[in-house]
Amino acid sequence: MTTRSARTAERRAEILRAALEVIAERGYRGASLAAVAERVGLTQQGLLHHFPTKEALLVAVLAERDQWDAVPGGGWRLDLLGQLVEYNAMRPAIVQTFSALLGESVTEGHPARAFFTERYATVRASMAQVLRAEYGERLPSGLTPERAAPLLVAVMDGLQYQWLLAPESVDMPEAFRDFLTLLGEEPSPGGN
Amino acid sequence: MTTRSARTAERRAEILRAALEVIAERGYRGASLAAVAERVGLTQQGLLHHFPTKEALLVAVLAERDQWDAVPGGGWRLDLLGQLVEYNAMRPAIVQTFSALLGESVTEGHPARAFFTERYATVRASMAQVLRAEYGERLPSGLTPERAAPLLVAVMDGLQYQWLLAPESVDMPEAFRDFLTLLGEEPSPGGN
DNA sequence: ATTATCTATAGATCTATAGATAATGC
DNA sequence: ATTATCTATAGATCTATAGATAATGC
Repeated sequence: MTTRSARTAERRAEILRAALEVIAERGYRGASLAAVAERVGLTQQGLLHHFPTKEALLVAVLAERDQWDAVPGGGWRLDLLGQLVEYNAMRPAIVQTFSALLGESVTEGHPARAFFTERYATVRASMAQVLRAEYGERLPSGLTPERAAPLLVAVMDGLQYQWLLAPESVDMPEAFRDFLTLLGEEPSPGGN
Repeated sequence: MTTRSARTAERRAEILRAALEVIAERGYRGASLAAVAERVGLTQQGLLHHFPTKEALLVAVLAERDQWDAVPGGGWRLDLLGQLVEYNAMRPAIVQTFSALLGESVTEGHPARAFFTERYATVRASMAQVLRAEYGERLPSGLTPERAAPLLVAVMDGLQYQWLLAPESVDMPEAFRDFLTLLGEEPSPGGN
Protein backbone atom coordinates (compact mmCIF):
# COMPACT_ATOMS: atom_id res chain seq x y z
CA MET A 1 0.00 0.00 0.00
CA THR A 2 1.61 3.24 -1.18
CA THR A 3 1.35 6.52 0.63
CA ARG A 4 -0.97 7.71 -2.07
CA SER A 5 -3.55 4.99 -1.68
CA ALA A 6 -3.36 5.25 2.09
CA ARG A 7 -4.36 8.89 1.79
CA THR A 8 -7.14 7.99 -0.57
CA ALA A 9 -8.38 5.36 1.84
CA GLU A 10 -8.31 7.90 4.65
CA ARG A 11 -10.26 10.40 2.60
CA ARG A 12 -12.81 7.79 1.68
CA ALA A 13 -13.17 6.85 5.34
CA GLU A 14 -13.78 10.50 6.22
CA ILE A 15 -16.42 10.74 3.53
CA LEU A 16 -18.13 7.58 4.74
CA ARG A 17 -18.22 8.91 8.28
CA ALA A 18 -19.77 12.14 7.04
CA ALA A 19 -22.25 10.25 4.88
CA LEU A 20 -23.30 8.17 7.87
CA GLU A 21 -23.98 11.32 9.86
CA VAL A 22 -25.89 13.07 7.13
CA ILE A 23 -28.00 9.98 6.43
CA ALA A 24 -28.79 9.77 10.14
CA GLU A 25 -30.00 13.36 10.01
CA ARG A 26 -31.89 13.34 6.74
CA GLY A 27 -32.18 9.78 5.44
CA TYR A 28 -30.66 8.70 2.14
CA ARG A 29 -33.14 10.48 -0.10
CA GLY A 30 -32.79 13.63 1.96
CA ALA A 31 -29.00 13.47 2.16
CA SER A 32 -27.49 15.65 -0.55
CA LEU A 33 -24.00 15.05 -1.83
CA ALA A 34 -23.30 18.71 -1.18
CA ALA A 35 -24.13 18.30 2.52
CA VAL A 36 -21.84 15.30 2.84
CA ALA A 37 -19.08 17.08 0.93
CA GLU A 38 -19.33 20.19 3.06
CA ARG A 39 -18.83 18.11 6.18
CA VAL A 40 -15.44 16.94 4.94
CA GLY A 41 -14.50 20.31 3.45
CA LEU A 42 -14.96 19.34 -0.17
CA THR A 43 -17.14 20.51 -2.97
CA GLN A 44 -19.82 18.15 -4.16
CA GLN A 45 -17.80 17.52 -7.32
CA GLY A 46 -14.69 16.78 -5.30
CA LEU A 47 -16.63 14.13 -3.41
CA LEU A 48 -17.76 12.54 -6.66
CA HIS A 49 -14.13 11.92 -7.47
CA HIS A 50 -14.03 9.36 -4.65
CA PHE A 51 -17.50 7.91 -5.12
CA PRO A 52 -18.73 8.29 -8.67
CA THR A 53 -22.44 8.34 -7.83
CA LYS A 54 -24.64 8.87 -4.80
CA GLU A 55 -25.65 5.25 -4.93
CA ALA A 56 -22.00 4.12 -4.90
CA LEU A 57 -21.59 6.12 -1.70
CA LEU A 58 -24.58 4.39 -0.11
CA VAL A 59 -23.31 0.98 -1.15
CA ALA A 60 -19.98 1.76 0.51
CA VAL A 61 -21.74 2.81 3.72
CA LEU A 62 -23.70 -0.44 3.74
CA ALA A 63 -20.64 -2.54 2.97
CA GLU A 64 -18.83 -1.01 5.91
CA ARG A 65 -21.71 -1.93 8.16
CA ASP A 66 -21.61 -5.50 6.99
CA GLN A 67 -17.95 -5.76 7.87
CA TRP A 68 -18.65 -4.15 11.20
CA ASP A 69 -21.34 -6.67 12.10
CA ALA A 70 -19.34 -9.72 11.15
CA VAL A 71 -18.09 -11.31 14.30
CA PRO A 72 -14.59 -12.66 14.05
CA GLY A 73 -14.54 -16.36 14.68
CA GLY A 74 -17.98 -17.07 13.29
CA GLY A 75 -21.11 -16.67 15.40
CA TRP A 76 -22.67 -14.77 18.20
CA ARG A 77 -23.51 -16.28 21.51
CA LEU A 78 -26.85 -15.45 23.00
CA ASP A 79 -25.40 -13.71 26.04
CA LEU A 80 -23.35 -11.43 23.79
CA LEU A 81 -26.43 -10.06 22.07
CA GLY A 82 -27.37 -8.15 25.19
CA GLN A 83 -23.98 -6.49 25.08
CA LEU A 84 -24.46 -5.63 21.43
CA VAL A 85 -27.69 -3.87 22.32
CA GLU A 86 -25.95 -2.01 25.14
CA TYR A 87 -23.26 -0.94 22.71
CA ASN A 88 -25.87 0.25 20.23
CA ALA A 89 -27.55 2.25 22.97
CA MET A 90 -24.34 4.29 23.18
CA ARG A 91 -24.24 4.95 19.42
CA PRO A 92 -27.49 6.62 18.48
CA ALA A 93 -26.08 8.02 15.24
CA ILE A 94 -25.32 4.59 13.82
CA VAL A 95 -28.61 3.16 15.00
CA GLN A 96 -30.42 6.12 13.51
CA THR A 97 -28.67 5.76 10.17
CA PHE A 98 -29.63 2.15 9.78
CA SER A 99 -33.14 2.58 11.15
CA ALA A 100 -33.72 5.37 8.64
CA LEU A 101 -32.28 3.29 5.81
CA LEU A 102 -34.32 0.24 6.78
CA GLY A 103 -37.47 2.35 6.68
CA GLU A 104 -36.65 3.81 3.29
CA SER A 105 -35.58 0.45 1.94
CA VAL A 106 -39.14 -0.91 1.85
CA THR A 107 -40.06 1.69 -0.77
CA GLU A 108 -39.87 0.73 -4.41
CA GLY A 109 -36.59 0.83 -6.22
CA HIS A 110 -34.64 1.86 -3.16
CA PRO A 111 -30.95 1.11 -3.64
CA ALA A 112 -30.66 -0.44 -0.16
CA ARG A 113 -33.55 -2.82 -0.62
CA ALA A 114 -31.56 -5.82 -1.87
CA PHE A 115 -28.98 -5.25 0.81
CA PHE A 116 -31.52 -5.40 3.60
CA THR A 117 -33.43 -8.30 2.11
CA GLU A 118 -30.28 -10.40 1.96
CA ARG A 119 -29.07 -9.17 5.27
CA TYR A 120 -32.23 -10.18 7.11
CA ALA A 121 -32.21 -13.63 5.57
CA THR A 122 -28.63 -14.03 6.79
CA VAL A 123 -29.32 -12.59 10.21
CA ARG A 124 -32.36 -14.82 10.77
CA ALA A 125 -30.33 -17.89 9.84
CA SER A 126 -27.50 -16.78 12.06
CA MET A 127 -29.82 -16.13 15.01
CA ALA A 128 -31.42 -19.52 14.54
CA GLN A 129 -27.95 -21.04 14.88
CA VAL A 130 -27.28 -19.07 18.03
CA LEU A 131 -30.55 -20.24 19.54
CA ARG A 132 -29.88 -23.83 18.53
CA ALA A 133 -26.46 -23.70 20.16
CA GLU A 134 -28.07 -22.46 23.33
CA TYR A 135 -31.23 -24.54 23.50
CA GLY A 136 -31.07 -27.36 20.98
CA GLU A 137 -34.07 -28.11 18.77
CA ARG A 138 -36.67 -26.64 21.12
CA LEU A 139 -36.62 -23.52 23.23
CA PRO A 140 -38.24 -23.81 26.66
CA SER A 141 -41.41 -22.35 25.13
CA GLY A 142 -41.52 -25.19 22.60
CA LEU A 143 -40.59 -22.96 19.65
CA THR A 144 -37.99 -24.15 17.20
CA PRO A 145 -34.91 -21.97 16.68
CA GLU A 146 -36.18 -21.11 13.17
CA ARG A 147 -39.49 -19.87 14.53
CA ALA A 148 -37.92 -17.86 17.34
CA ALA A 149 -35.23 -16.21 15.20
CA PRO A 150 -37.49 -13.71 13.38
CA LEU A 151 -38.93 -12.65 16.72
CA LEU A 152 -35.49 -12.01 18.13
CA VAL A 153 -34.58 -9.87 15.14
CA ALA A 154 -37.93 -8.07 15.20
CA VAL A 155 -37.52 -7.12 18.85
CA MET A 156 -34.07 -5.68 18.25
CA ASP A 157 -35.27 -3.54 15.34
CA GLY A 158 -38.57 -2.53 16.86
CA LEU A 159 -36.96 -1.46 20.12
CA GLN A 160 -34.53 0.72 18.21
CA TYR A 161 -37.37 2.78 16.74
CA GLN A 162 -39.09 3.20 20.07
CA TRP A 163 -35.79 4.13 21.70
CA LEU A 164 -34.78 6.62 18.98
CA LEU A 165 -38.13 8.35 19.29
CA ALA A 166 -38.14 8.44 23.10
CA PRO A 167 -34.75 7.57 24.60
CA GLU A 168 -35.80 8.69 28.08
CA SER A 169 -38.90 6.50 28.05
CA VAL A 170 -37.48 3.32 26.57
CA ASP A 171 -34.60 1.47 28.20
CA MET A 172 -33.54 -0.50 25.16
CA PRO A 173 -30.97 -2.81 26.80
CA GLU A 174 -33.29 -3.61 29.70
CA ALA A 175 -36.16 -4.34 27.34
CA PHE A 176 -33.97 -6.62 25.28
CA ARG A 177 -32.87 -8.53 28.39
CA ASP A 178 -36.55 -8.90 29.25
CA PHE A 179 -37.07 -10.50 25.88
CA LEU A 180 -34.19 -12.91 26.43
CA THR A 181 -35.82 -13.85 29.72
CA LEU A 182 -39.03 -14.47 27.88
CA LEU A 183 -37.24 -16.69 25.40
CA GLY A 184 -35.29 -18.77 27.80
CA GLU A 185 -36.23 -18.60 31.39
CA GLU A 186 -39.01 -20.19 33.31
CA PRO A 187 -41.32 -17.95 35.29
CA SER A 188 -39.85 -17.43 38.72
CA PRO A 189 -41.25 -20.24 40.91
CA GLY A 190 -42.23 -17.83 43.70
CA GLY A 191 -44.23 -15.49 41.43
CA ASN A 192 -47.92 -14.91 42.00
CA MET B 1 -73.32 18.93 5.31
CA THR B 2 -74.04 20.65 2.00
CA THR B 3 -73.53 19.04 -1.38
CA ARG B 4 -70.54 21.24 -1.91
CA SER B 5 -68.69 20.16 1.18
CA ALA B 6 -69.59 16.54 0.56
CA ARG B 7 -67.84 16.75 -2.79
CA THR B 8 -64.91 18.45 -1.21
CA ALA B 9 -64.68 15.72 1.39
CA GLU B 10 -64.78 13.11 -1.36
CA ARG B 11 -62.02 14.83 -3.25
CA ARG B 12 -59.90 15.09 -0.14
CA ALA B 13 -60.45 11.39 0.52
CA GLU B 14 -59.30 10.55 -3.03
CA ILE B 15 -56.21 12.67 -2.53
CA LEU B 16 -55.42 11.01 0.78
CA ARG B 17 -55.73 7.58 -0.80
CA ALA B 18 -53.37 8.61 -3.58
CA ALA B 19 -50.95 10.15 -1.09
CA LEU B 20 -50.92 6.92 0.90
CA GLU B 21 -50.01 4.99 -2.23
CA VAL B 22 -47.30 7.35 -3.34
CA ILE B 23 -45.77 7.48 0.13
CA ALA B 24 -45.74 3.68 0.17
CA GLU B 25 -43.84 3.70 -3.11
CA ARG B 26 -41.42 6.53 -2.47
CA GLY B 27 -41.58 7.58 1.18
CA TYR B 28 -42.65 11.06 2.23
CA ARG B 29 -39.50 12.86 1.15
CA GLY B 30 -39.60 11.06 -2.18
CA ALA B 31 -43.31 11.62 -2.74
CA SER B 32 -43.82 14.67 -4.92
CA LEU B 33 -47.06 16.60 -4.89
CA ALA B 34 -47.13 16.26 -8.66
CA ALA B 35 -47.09 12.45 -8.41
CA VAL B 36 -49.97 12.47 -5.93
CA ALA B 37 -51.91 14.98 -8.03
CA GLU B 38 -51.44 12.99 -11.20
CA ARG B 39 -52.91 9.93 -9.53
CA VAL B 40 -56.18 11.78 -8.90
CA GLY B 41 -56.13 13.57 -12.25
CA LEU B 42 -55.23 16.97 -10.91
CA THR B 43 -52.35 19.32 -11.41
CA GLN B 44 -50.03 19.86 -8.51
CA GLN B 45 -51.50 23.32 -8.01
CA GLY B 46 -55.01 21.93 -8.02
CA LEU B 47 -54.03 19.57 -5.23
CA LEU B 48 -52.66 22.45 -3.19
CA HIS B 49 -56.10 23.95 -3.20
CA HIS B 50 -57.24 21.09 -0.95
CA PHE B 51 -54.12 20.78 1.17
CA PRO B 52 -52.19 24.03 1.31
CA THR B 53 -48.77 22.46 1.90
CA LYS B 54 -47.13 19.09 1.53
CA GLU B 55 -46.84 18.83 5.28
CA ALA B 56 -50.57 19.49 5.70
CA LEU B 57 -51.19 16.53 3.40
CA LEU B 58 -48.95 14.30 5.51
CA VAL B 59 -50.65 15.41 8.70
CA ALA B 60 -54.01 14.49 7.17
CA VAL B 61 -52.71 11.05 6.21
CA LEU B 62 -51.47 10.48 9.75
CA ALA B 63 -54.69 11.77 11.30
CA GLU B 64 -56.68 9.32 9.21
CA ARG B 65 -54.52 6.50 10.45
CA ASP B 66 -55.11 7.52 14.04
CA GLN B 67 -58.83 7.36 13.52
CA TRP B 68 -58.45 4.03 11.83
CA ASP B 69 -56.54 2.52 14.72
CA ALA B 70 -58.87 3.73 17.41
CA VAL B 71 -61.01 0.86 18.51
CA PRO B 72 -64.57 1.81 19.24
CA GLY B 73 -65.45 1.09 22.81
CA GLY B 74 -61.99 1.62 24.21
CA GLY B 75 -59.35 -1.07 24.19
CA TRP B 76 -58.01 -4.06 22.38
CA ARG B 77 -58.13 -7.52 23.75
CA LEU B 78 -55.03 -9.63 23.44
CA ASP B 79 -56.65 -12.23 21.21
CA LEU B 80 -57.74 -9.53 18.77
CA LEU B 81 -54.19 -8.40 18.16
CA GLY B 82 -53.48 -11.55 16.21
CA GLN B 83 -56.41 -10.70 13.97
CA LEU B 84 -55.08 -7.19 13.51
CA VAL B 85 -51.79 -8.64 12.32
CA GLU B 86 -53.62 -10.95 9.94
CA TYR B 87 -55.54 -7.99 8.59
CA ASN B 88 -52.33 -6.04 8.11
CA ALA B 89 -50.82 -8.97 6.23
CA MET B 90 -53.54 -8.42 3.64
CA ARG B 91 -52.80 -4.72 3.28
CA PRO B 92 -49.18 -4.36 2.31
CA ALA B 93 -49.64 -0.86 0.95
CA ILE B 94 -50.79 0.53 4.28
CA VAL B 95 -48.14 -1.35 6.20
CA GLN B 96 -45.54 -0.12 3.77
CA THR B 97 -46.66 3.48 4.06
CA PHE B 98 -46.38 3.51 7.81
CA SER B 99 -43.18 1.50 7.94
CA ALA B 100 -41.58 3.95 5.52
CA LEU B 101 -42.87 6.90 7.53
CA LEU B 102 -41.69 5.42 10.82
CA GLY B 103 -38.22 4.98 9.36
CA GLU B 104 -38.09 8.53 8.04
CA SER B 105 -39.54 9.92 11.25
CA VAL B 106 -36.37 9.25 13.25
CA THR B 107 -34.46 11.74 11.09
CA GLU B 108 -34.15 15.29 12.29
CA GLY B 109 -36.95 17.72 11.74
CA HIS B 110 -39.20 15.16 10.11
CA PRO B 111 -42.82 16.32 10.21
CA ALA B 112 -44.05 12.90 11.38
CA ARG B 113 -41.65 12.67 14.29
CA ALA B 114 -43.91 14.16 16.95
CA PHE B 115 -46.79 12.08 15.68
CA PHE B 116 -44.91 8.81 16.08
CA THR B 117 -43.36 9.77 19.39
CA GLU B 118 -46.77 10.48 20.87
CA ARG B 119 -48.34 7.52 19.17
CA TYR B 120 -45.84 5.05 20.59
CA ALA B 121 -46.24 6.41 24.09
CA THR B 122 -49.98 5.92 23.73
CA VAL B 123 -49.68 2.50 22.17
CA ARG B 124 -47.31 1.25 24.86
CA ALA B 125 -49.69 2.43 27.57
CA SER B 126 -52.61 0.88 25.76
CA MET B 127 -50.81 -2.45 25.31
CA ALA B 128 -49.85 -2.46 28.99
CA GLN B 129 -53.54 -2.16 29.78
CA VAL B 130 -54.40 -5.02 27.48
CA LEU B 131 -51.77 -7.20 29.11
CA ARG B 132 -52.93 -6.22 32.58
CA ALA B 133 -56.51 -7.13 31.70
CA GLU B 134 -55.30 -10.51 30.52
CA TYR B 135 -52.71 -11.41 33.13
CA GLY B 136 -52.94 -9.02 36.07
CA GLU B 137 -49.80 -7.50 37.55
CA ARG B 138 -47.43 -10.24 36.41
CA LEU B 139 -47.27 -12.18 33.17
CA PRO B 140 -46.41 -15.87 33.45
CA SER B 141 -42.79 -14.94 32.74
CA GLY B 142 -42.75 -12.63 35.74
CA LEU B 143 -42.68 -9.44 33.64
CA THR B 144 -44.97 -6.57 34.54
CA PRO B 145 -47.38 -5.36 31.85
CA GLU B 146 -45.34 -2.15 31.54
CA ARG B 147 -42.16 -4.08 30.84
CA ALA B 148 -43.79 -6.43 28.34
CA ALA B 149 -45.66 -3.72 26.40
CA PRO B 150 -42.64 -2.28 24.52
CA LEU B 151 -41.68 -5.79 23.47
CA LEU B 152 -45.13 -6.46 22.10
CA VAL B 153 -45.02 -3.26 20.08
CA ALA B 154 -41.44 -3.91 18.93
CA VAL B 155 -42.33 -7.35 17.64
CA MET B 156 -45.25 -6.02 15.62
CA ASP B 157 -43.13 -3.31 13.99
CA GLY B 158 -40.04 -5.41 13.49
CA LEU B 159 -41.98 -8.23 11.88
CA GLN B 160 -43.53 -5.78 9.44
CA TYR B 161 -40.12 -4.81 8.08
CA GLN B 162 -38.99 -8.39 7.70
CA TRP B 163 -42.28 -9.28 6.05
CA LEU B 164 -42.25 -6.32 3.64
CA LEU B 165 -38.73 -7.21 2.53
CA ALA B 166 -39.42 -10.95 2.15
CA PRO B 167 -43.15 -11.78 2.24
CA GLU B 168 -42.54 -15.35 1.05
CA SER B 169 -40.00 -16.03 3.80
CA VAL B 170 -41.73 -14.43 6.75
CA ASP B 171 -45.17 -15.54 7.91
CA MET B 172 -46.03 -12.45 9.87
CA PRO B 173 -49.27 -13.64 11.51
CA GLU B 174 -47.74 -16.96 12.50
CA ALA B 175 -44.68 -15.27 13.94
CA PHE B 176 -46.86 -12.92 15.92
CA ARG B 177 -48.87 -15.82 17.34
CA ASP B 178 -45.58 -17.41 18.32
CA PHE B 179 -44.76 -14.29 20.26
CA LEU B 180 -48.10 -14.38 22.04
CA THR B 181 -47.35 -17.96 23.00
CA LEU B 182 -44.04 -16.80 24.35
CA LEU B 183 -45.74 -14.13 26.39
CA GLY B 184 -48.47 -16.16 27.86
CA GLU B 185 -48.09 -19.85 27.73
CA GLU B 186 -46.03 -22.23 29.78
CA PRO B 187 -43.63 -24.49 27.97
CA SER B 188 -45.45 -27.64 26.99
CA PRO B 189 -45.03 -30.04 29.96
CA GLY B 190 -43.91 -32.87 27.74
CA GLY B 191 -41.18 -30.87 26.05
CA ASN B 192 -37.53 -31.99 26.17
C1' DA C 1 -70.25 34.52 -4.13
C1' DT C 2 -67.65 30.69 -3.44
C1' DT C 3 -65.13 26.81 -4.68
C1' DA C 4 -62.23 24.15 -7.78
C1' DT C 5 -58.88 24.06 -10.95
C1' DC C 6 -55.69 25.79 -14.30
C1' DT C 7 -51.48 28.42 -16.49
C1' DA C 8 -47.35 30.70 -15.49
C1' DT C 9 -43.52 31.14 -12.88
C1' DA C 10 -40.19 32.24 -8.99
C1' DG C 11 -36.68 30.43 -6.46
C1' DA C 12 -34.39 26.43 -4.54
C1' DT C 13 -32.25 22.28 -4.93
C1' DC C 14 -30.10 18.08 -6.79
C1' DT C 15 -27.16 14.78 -9.44
C1' DA C 16 -23.92 14.32 -12.75
C1' DT C 17 -20.69 15.62 -16.61
C1' DA C 18 -16.90 18.39 -18.84
C1' DG C 19 -12.83 20.27 -18.57
C1' DA C 20 -9.23 23.06 -16.10
C1' DT C 21 -5.75 23.42 -12.41
C1' DA C 22 -3.10 22.05 -8.48
C1' DA C 23 -0.69 18.62 -5.84
C1' DT C 24 1.80 14.26 -5.39
C1' DG C 25 4.77 10.27 -6.51
C1' DC C 26 7.97 7.97 -9.63
C1' DA D 1 1.88 10.60 -14.94
C1' DT D 2 -1.57 10.24 -11.79
C1' DT D 3 -4.60 11.76 -8.39
C1' DA D 4 -7.39 15.25 -6.11
C1' DT D 5 -10.03 19.01 -6.41
C1' DC D 6 -12.15 22.97 -8.43
C1' DT D 7 -15.26 26.10 -11.59
C1' DA D 8 -18.95 26.02 -14.71
C1' DT D 9 -23.02 24.24 -16.06
C1' DA D 10 -26.75 21.14 -18.10
C1' DG D 11 -30.94 19.28 -17.19
C1' DA D 12 -34.31 17.67 -13.85
C1' DT D 13 -37.11 18.32 -10.15
C1' DC D 14 -39.73 20.34 -6.30
C1' DT D 15 -42.67 23.40 -3.38
C1' DA D 16 -45.26 27.27 -3.26
C1' DT D 17 -47.39 31.76 -4.83
C1' DA D 18 -50.07 34.82 -8.02
C1' DG D 19 -53.65 35.46 -10.63
C1' DA D 20 -57.03 33.89 -14.25
C1' DT D 21 -60.99 31.03 -15.54
C1' DA D 22 -64.57 27.65 -15.03
C1' DA D 23 -68.09 25.45 -12.31
C1' DT D 24 -71.43 25.38 -8.53
C1' DG D 25 -74.78 26.98 -5.04
C1' DC D 26 -77.58 30.67 -3.06
